[in-house]
Amino acid sequence: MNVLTRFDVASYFTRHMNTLNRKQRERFEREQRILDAARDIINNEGWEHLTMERVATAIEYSKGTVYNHFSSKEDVVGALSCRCMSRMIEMFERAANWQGNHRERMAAVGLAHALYSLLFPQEVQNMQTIKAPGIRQKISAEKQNEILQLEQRITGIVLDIIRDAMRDGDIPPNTQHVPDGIFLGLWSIGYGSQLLHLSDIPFSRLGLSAPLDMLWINSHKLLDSYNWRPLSSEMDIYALRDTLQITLFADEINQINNNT
Amino acid sequence: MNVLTRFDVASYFTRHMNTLNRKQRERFEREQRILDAARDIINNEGWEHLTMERVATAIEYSKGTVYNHFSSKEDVVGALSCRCMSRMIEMFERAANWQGNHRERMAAVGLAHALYSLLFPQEVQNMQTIKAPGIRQKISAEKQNEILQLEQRITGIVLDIIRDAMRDGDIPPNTQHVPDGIFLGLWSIGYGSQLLHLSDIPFSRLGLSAPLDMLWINSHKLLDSYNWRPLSSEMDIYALRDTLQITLFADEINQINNNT
DNA sequence: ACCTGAACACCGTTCAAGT
DNA sequence: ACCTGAACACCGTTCAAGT
Repeated sequence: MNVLTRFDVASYFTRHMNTLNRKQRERFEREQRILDAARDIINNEGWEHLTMERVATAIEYSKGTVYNHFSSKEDVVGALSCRCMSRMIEMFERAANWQGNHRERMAAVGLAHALYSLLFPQEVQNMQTIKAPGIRQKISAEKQNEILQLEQRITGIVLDIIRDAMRDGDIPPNTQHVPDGIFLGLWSIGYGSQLLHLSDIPFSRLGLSAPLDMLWINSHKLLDSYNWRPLSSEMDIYALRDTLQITLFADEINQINNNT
Repeated sequence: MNVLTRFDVASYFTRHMNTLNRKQRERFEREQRILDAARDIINNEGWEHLTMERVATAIEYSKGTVYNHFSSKEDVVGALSCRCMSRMIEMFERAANWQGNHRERMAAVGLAHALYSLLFPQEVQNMQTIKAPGIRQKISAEKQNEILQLEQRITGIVLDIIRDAMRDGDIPPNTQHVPDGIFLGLWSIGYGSQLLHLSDIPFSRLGLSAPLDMLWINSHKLLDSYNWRPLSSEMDIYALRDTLQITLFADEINQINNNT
């Protein structure tokens, strides 16, 4: 958990800290402490035990000071989501830069997505929470904008890979519903699998596999349906997964194993 | 909306009302009025404006009486979900009884799922809400059990169709990951599409199709990947959808059109 | 300029008193 | 046996007062 914390803040650090003066830096650091406190309360005791009073106590300031940083409780959760989405983008970019064919790059992004939900299960819940109507509008306009931009960067990474594959002929020309169909197919199957994974539906008791186990094979079946070369019959998708896990996501795998 | 209300309660009515005495019937009817009031508040003003006080006022009783029926606010939402899941099961059964080949029956269930989320968008949100940890445990044990049983009936309908297809050779024998893979693939893609549809992500502004538009084609592509005959190249999936909409779901289509 | 915490508003839940 | 609503607990949010 400590390893995770350092990692998490690190991406923000390099992006923001160097360009700020002392005042701004102190403010930024306290903001991170607020978010760390909120995250710990949510992770250890659940979302329903998160109160502004407890956050204030944890950072040894008063409630008023927390409100000096965030406009509402929802704003805190929104900021938490932004921080985690930054980490997700970092993982996606690492995947997209994989030196293999475009289908492998796409698979790497899918793997990043699955690993992300294993690393931050609570965060996926939070993202879902802030999407609920009536919650979202309590997030400051500034932060809503930041969320939107992060979402756009994420979709951009995926769409770029699909367009690369079209350009290089890995997907047959004149294929219908591209890039839309592939993009939404992969997104919905990944997103749905994550949420099913987090639900308390007793899959094994129903004689079913775990949703995340089937995600890998079903994503590849979908890509096969669009004739994205090489087809899964022309490659070893499990060997690919092993390679990607070792080469790109060794740190994440370690952390997932440590958490359980 | 009135049509919807009558329909909604009708399935409960036929199942429960006939076997109850006057006292129980009055109690059941008031419970329905509570749920109607809660549903209207959520639909018209959003989940965050739902308070026990307002529900009590709407049915012209006091808060104490509402608590006589439901153990908590979450319990009310849980009951609302049960009522809507009953309607979903009714739609699924209608679809599963379609007099066509198994792949068409499966497609009909998928269509039922998509129509359900268009009919009850708020309800899909509620289902998501009560899955959040800390909410679920506030629902009475009795109702949690009912939710579990309804979920099992839903999975049962779908798994039965897949098993029928295996038995009759529509899916090649010795296909890997059946029924698991097909089941989880369809569920995650349907579930994920629904939630993306309900999110406020501006798909059209990102140059993308609507998630529910791509759901139909991507579901069929997934079934193609499992070689479930007839393949979509051997049939007209859009003609099938039109037929199903007219034959099985004319009422639902009407209501969806009236709502918008 | 920044921080504090009392005060306010709101709402879920309970239960003694009423019918 | 059932219903009521005052009372309590809790928590998000504000802001006058303090440093």
